[in-house]
Amino acid sequence: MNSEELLALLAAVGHAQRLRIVAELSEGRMYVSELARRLGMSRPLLYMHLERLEKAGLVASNLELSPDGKALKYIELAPFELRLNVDTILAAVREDTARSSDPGDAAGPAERNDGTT
Amino acid sequence: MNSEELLALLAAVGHAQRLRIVAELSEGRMYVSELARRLGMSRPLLYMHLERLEKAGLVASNLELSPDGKALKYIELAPFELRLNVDTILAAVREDTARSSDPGDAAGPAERNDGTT
DNA sequence: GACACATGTAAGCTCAGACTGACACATGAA
DNA sequence: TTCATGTGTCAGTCTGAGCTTACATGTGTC
Repeated sequence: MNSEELLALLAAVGHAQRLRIVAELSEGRMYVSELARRLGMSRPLLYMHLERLEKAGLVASNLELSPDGKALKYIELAPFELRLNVDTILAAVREDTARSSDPGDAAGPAERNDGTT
Repeated sequence: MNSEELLALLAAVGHAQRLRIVAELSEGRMYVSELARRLGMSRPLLYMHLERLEKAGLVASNLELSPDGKALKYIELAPFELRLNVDTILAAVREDTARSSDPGDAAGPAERNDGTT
């Protein structure tokens, strides 16, 4: 995970409304309007937050049809786990600099696959 | 940890420059001007970021005198560890709502879907 | 005194993110 | 046909974080 991905994740979670969204969704999947009602927030705003959460991979959406025939967009929480400490950050930043400014690693073949730190 | 503290921590870390600051400081303590030089960022800007990091408890500062007699403000990384997942977020949000809207735990534990893993 | 190097802060600009209000469109029920 | 309830998106406003430039102040050295 490079710093860009790490930042996307942190930015996605790092907002009061989005914390509430995640907390609300922890009770189970629900569709957008229902979620907006529960949280007391406008749909356009909720859409924006959901978009961020979805881009970061924290939620998944699925469009379904209710028995009434109405289209309902169900939002579901995706499991995630990030251990946030100095090592995680250091690894992310190192991954950037290795790619952008110092691609030729002096010692040995530059296998980007190994990772495993 | 309530959501405010959680957000402060996430916001503190959730910025590219601050990730770089943390990464740089992982090599050891150093004073502000030196750090600014290494990161290629202006001191006022670095001050702002350091202030955020310090408020979140991620770094600590200490004003010292060099052998020359110059005042040097040394910045040191504070150890931290946060497991970021649904449970952490849920706990933080619950702590808020419990304090603000539902101080008295009414009618028993009311654990809907604890699933304590 | 002039210079280099350090801390510390204030004023002001810019811009992305957060948010609101209003639209278009579809469906089932009255 | 009208209403209620969905989805989906756009235009526009506004606030605050991020950033720069510029200061004031202190020290040791030339």
